[in-house]
Formats: sequence, C-alpha cells, structure tokens
Amino acid sequence: MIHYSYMLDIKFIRENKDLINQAAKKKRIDFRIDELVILDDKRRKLMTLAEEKRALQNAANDKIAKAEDAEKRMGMIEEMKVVKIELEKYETELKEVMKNWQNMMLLVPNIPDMSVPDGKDDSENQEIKTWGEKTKFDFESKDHIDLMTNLNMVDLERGAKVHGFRGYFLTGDGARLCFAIWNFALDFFSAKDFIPIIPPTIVRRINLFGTGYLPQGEEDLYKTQDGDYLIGTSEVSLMGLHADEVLQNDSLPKRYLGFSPCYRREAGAHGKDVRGLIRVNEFYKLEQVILCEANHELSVKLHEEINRNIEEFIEILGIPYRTVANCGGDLGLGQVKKYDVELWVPKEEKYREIGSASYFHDFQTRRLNIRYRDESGVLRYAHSLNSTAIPTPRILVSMVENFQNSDGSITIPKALVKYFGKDIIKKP
RNA sequence: GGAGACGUGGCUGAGCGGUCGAAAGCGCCUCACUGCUAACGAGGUAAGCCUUAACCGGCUUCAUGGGUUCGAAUCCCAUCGUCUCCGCCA
Repeated sequence: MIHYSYMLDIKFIRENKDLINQAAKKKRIDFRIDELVILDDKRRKLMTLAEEKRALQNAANDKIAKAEDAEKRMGMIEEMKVVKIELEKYETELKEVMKNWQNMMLLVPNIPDMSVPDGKDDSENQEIKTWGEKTKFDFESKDHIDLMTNLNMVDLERGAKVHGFRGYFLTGDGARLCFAIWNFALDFFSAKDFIPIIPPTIVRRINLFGTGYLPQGEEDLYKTQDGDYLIGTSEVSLMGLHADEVLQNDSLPKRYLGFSPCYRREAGAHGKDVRGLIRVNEFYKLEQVILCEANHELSVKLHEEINRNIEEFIEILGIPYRTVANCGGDLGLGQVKKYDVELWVPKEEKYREIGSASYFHDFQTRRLNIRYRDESGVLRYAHSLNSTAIPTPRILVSMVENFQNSDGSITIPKALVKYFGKDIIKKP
C-alpha cells in the first residue's frame, strides 16, 4: 500500500517560507504559504493537546490492568471515561485540520534551480545550444503530411475515420521506420546501461499523484470505467515500479528505458497542431528514468547526462536541433529544472519540441515513498529524473522533412539503414 | 463473472482484548575468534512526529477509514489491495 508523503518536508517549508514563495512566483503558481503555516500551527497545537490526553490514557492502562482491588479499578475506569471525551474532541478537530493540511501540502511547488531562467511561458524559454545547419532546399519542399502520404507511410483520412480527430495509421515504410527507430534506440540506450522495460500502461490513480500529474491535470488523462488511468508517459509506471520500497544503495543509480504507448487527451489544445503527426492522442515513446541517491550535484550531473543522451541520438540521426532551458513559468509543480530538445521543422521554419529532460530532487520519491539507506544507515528519499529518449511518430515529422529529396523521396539516416533495411524511401 | 483466503518491521513470519512496537528466523552493524575468507559465538538493529544543543522523554504507526471499549495488531463494519480455485480468454 502506498502511503504517499508530500513533496517537501513541512519543517523545511516552515523554515524556508521565502524560498517557497519565490518558487511559486517563478513558476507562476498561485500558492499561499502563509495559509499553510497557519494551518500547520493549528495542527501542531491540536496534536500536542491530543498527545497529552493519550499519555494520560496510556499511563492509566497499566494501572487498570494491574489493579487487584475491584473498587479502585472501577474508580480509575470512571476517571478515564472523562479523559476519553476530551480526547475525542481534540481528535475530531485535528482530523478536519489534517484534511485541509494534506490537500495544501500536495500543492506546494518544488523549488526551481537558480539557473532556471525567469519567464511566463514557453515563449520565454532560453536557447542554450544549437546544433546543425537549418536545412535549406533548392526545390519546393513539402511538409511531412504530403511526403508521408505520397509514400504511403501514413493514412490520416482513414485514421480520422477510425479514431476520430487526431487519428492516424502508420503504414508500410512509416511503420517500418518506427520499428527501425525503436530498435536503434534500444541498442543505443542499452549501451549506456539503461535497462529496457515494457511497463503497464493502465495504472492506478495513486501513481499519477506520485509523479505529480494529479491532482491538477485530470482532464488531460484517459480514465477507465474501473477508475484506472492510461499513462501519458511510461515515467508514471516506471516511477511506480519501486513505490514503497527501500532500495539497496549499491543498486543506485537505476537507469531504466521505458517503452510504451502514451495516451493524452490534449484537452486544452484544441486549436493547436490540428494536422499531421505533431500532436496526437496516442503515440509510442522510449523514456529514460533514473533513480539516484539524494544528492543535488549528482542529480544535476545525471540531468545533463540524460539530456545529452537525447541530443547525441539526434546528432547521430543528423537532424538540426536546439536545446532550451525552460523558464520558470514553463516548469511543472515538481520540476527543479527542465531542458527541451527541439528539432528543426523546415516547412514550418521553426524548432518543435521532441523531448524534455527534468529532474525533481525528492518531489516524486516522497510522494511514492521510494527510499534507500545511505552509507551511515539513514533512510533517505531517493532523487528521480526522467527524459524522453525518443517519441514516435513525432520524430518522423522532422526526419522526413529534413531528409526529403526533390523527387519526394526520403533519405534514411546512415545509422538507421542497418535497422530499416534500405537507405531511401521512394515511390516504386 | 462465481467461491474462498489473506494484508504485521529491510525480508520471512508468530501473536488474535491490557504484561505487544510486537516472538523467532534471515539480513544488516559492532565485538570476540581464526594464516585469509567462510562458519560458529556475544551484543545491537523499525519508521514517523513533537520536545531538546544533545542525552532523556512524550506521541503515533501491525493495509486504510470508521465503530465497540477505560484500553484494540487482536472484536465489528466499510474501503483498498494481494493471492488461490472455478468460469471466460490473446
């Protein structure tokens, strides 16, 4: 059973009110720290009062049990009846306070790193790196929809017929290309000591709380009639994997490569990316998830590492990209820092997000109760990080557009040829 | 879908109204022992909260939430979870 804790320690919160305030402000999250502190004062006071009464009870228990004189015994029992009533009063009040306290604790934002740029939303993310030349063509280039439709790699019309809005079929070489990418990614990340995992995609609600997707964000998730949820990323299942466990510290860091379908309702994105394979309700994603010891420097190092992994993967494919440091307003409740890797999409003449790498300190592991014993034997919450490894079919968009030829054929990146079986996709 | 069993510490597992934060074993730590290691021996070893400079001390926790009781791991109810058998099934 998961008894999830809260993102930050209440003691830490009380001692660092200003930090929390600044964090909320930087993340553009409305959070009233003072209300929480007042509530916590109440909670403490009631706890102390109730504890005093219980201490009385506990002391009397021994005496009653050992009393040999029946009359004395009855007298003590009568006395304790009064104590019981007083205790019940405090407990009822405490219960009410605790309910509010817990709800509020779930909304305390994690503190973003100093290096996170200030800004209100993704338009203010800061470019920190570009790689490759933006692809130029000496012919009239096509977008991914035309290219892929002409080569029978995708069928969007029938996709809409079968699934509805945002539906698609990947067909023939479109499907083959996905398999090639998955297999290449499997080899690439295995060589970096990631353990591949195919996780459950239907999960219990608790896992979404644990990873920080709930309580906010309910409307973007698919739900089953049993009250379970379809995951939007295998991060959710992989983080649940070790929930409520005490890990061997010599087993850390754990590097997992999740592979799963991902389901997103895209409820808040109605006017956006209405055509093609950029924004769809279901897709496949390989995902990097790491659990490590509770050490900020280590988290930072591994964060750079998983971000570098995806960059390296894209570099091998040869697609121009840039990396941005997400600004405060573009960070989730639990994220300390996040990088997005964005690929060049020639027809749109802009970079489009392909994946993001974040770290959380112990935000998720507290909620999921994932601990380990450090060298001195103390139980500590682990740190967690995750990053996209590669999403399909979104990656196809920039791949086919960047590698298109004047005759509408598509050149396959060298590294993929071995997995794909041929070096070009063209009309027969 | 039908029937039943069960949920206790890092793990296995006993306890079924007060002497139980909980036997025993495993694991782990310390000491002793031994060419070295292993085995054997002695002792220690749950977590969280409050208070404290620290020691001490107090409280909570035997899935969760209610109830009965002066008192609940233990009795009652509900919920959640797990397992087994039957049925169905890729």
